[in-house]
Amino acid sequence: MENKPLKPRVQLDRNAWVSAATEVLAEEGIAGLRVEVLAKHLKVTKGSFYWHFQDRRDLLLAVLQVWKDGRIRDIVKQTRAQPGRELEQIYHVIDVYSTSRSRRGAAIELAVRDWARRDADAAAIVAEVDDIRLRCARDLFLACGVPMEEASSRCMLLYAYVFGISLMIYDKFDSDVARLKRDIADLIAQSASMKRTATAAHG
Amino acid sequence: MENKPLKPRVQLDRNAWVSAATEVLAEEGIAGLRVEVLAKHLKVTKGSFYWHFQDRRDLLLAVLQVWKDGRIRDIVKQTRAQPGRELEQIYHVIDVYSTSRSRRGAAIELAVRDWARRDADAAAIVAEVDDIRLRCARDLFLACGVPMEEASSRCMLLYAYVFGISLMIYDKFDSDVARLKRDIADLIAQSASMKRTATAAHG
DNA sequence: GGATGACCATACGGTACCGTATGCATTCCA
DNA sequence: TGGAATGCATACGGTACCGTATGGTCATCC
Repeated sequence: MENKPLKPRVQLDRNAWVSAATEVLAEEGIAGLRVEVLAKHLKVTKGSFYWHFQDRRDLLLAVLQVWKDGRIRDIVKQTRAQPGRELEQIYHVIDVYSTSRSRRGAAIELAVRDWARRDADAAAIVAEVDDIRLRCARDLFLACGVPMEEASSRCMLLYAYVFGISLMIYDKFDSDVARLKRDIADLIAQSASMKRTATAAHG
Repeated sequence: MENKPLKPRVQLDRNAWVSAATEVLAEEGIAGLRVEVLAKHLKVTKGSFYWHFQDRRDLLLAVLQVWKDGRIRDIVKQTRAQPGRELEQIYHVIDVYSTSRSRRGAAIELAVRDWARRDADAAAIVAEVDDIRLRCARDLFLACGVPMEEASSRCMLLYAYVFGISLMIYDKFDSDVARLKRDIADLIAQSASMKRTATAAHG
């Protein structure tokens, strides 16, 4: 018998709990995120939970913090465009934040925002994330030559659209959803003040 | 002493419960809509509740039904335009469905849609309401001379925007929110295919 | 004016949670 | 190698619910 552990006895740390909590949050919402449910999910008892966390709120704040950091990292990454290809990047942002692209991400987004409606801490985090996202997206429009006020309007419309569309159920309305979404992306992204090139649209 | 009742002994009916339930739904979400909480809210015990309703789900379905009927009546009313003033009416729809206009209505809207993410019955109701709303709004665009596919895109963008904006927290982003919202309304409503008149915009 | 039914209070058993206390096993380290 | 410390299980008291059972209190109508 070597000292190599056959059964590694995987111990849980806060990160494991936060990950599992985020998963439950996406599926059940903040109200369904309960300590004992989570423990069962991780195949341990809540004795473990209260070793790693002071109480339920301690976990929730950790979930918020991790979510915030991830969203900020992501938006900075998604809006970093090569010079001259900013319009392409705008279409990219619309696409990646669209529901179909990341069902899980959208579910978490909605759960956090629903949570923020009744919790000041969550609201503060959402406000921070929104502000950063809006500024990043606005910079893309500004780089495309769109004037400041229009850039503000369009980036706000962009995010309201991607969040709003994930709230709607529109199966019966239009048969060609792909075309619909392309056209909407054009409405959001294309400005008269842009110097358009042949390859810029539908990047 | 006449037979005029001094203490009218206001009896509750299903409608009273549904109204109170809708109020709680707006404030606490579907998870906070509990029978005993509601009873305390109405200053009775749950003995009363189980007289009027089979169980909690019975109430929830009634809330859904009342919500649906109200939303359908409302959208039909809000999109009925005098001939030649359809563009005005589009701006009107954007305005009345905007959060600031009806904070309570938006709260219910979000609560129902959050509910619909995990409940098939709620999802079916939302799907119905969305379909009717989209068609009503599309008709307005069509009446403005906008071609079918663009009308579909714009009305979808319209609703995604009004729902999405109520999810965002953008206080810090722009100081002149009124201008921002006006400009966004223009982006949604104004099409190149419209024959614009001097008074049409910002009706 | 007594019976009936509508409406509600009270009391109960059961479940699903929260958070604490405490015990037990494993690992780390002097 | 024998404590500490770590990580988790078990057991407990307490709360907030759900739904049922049953009884009480009015108005109403013969």
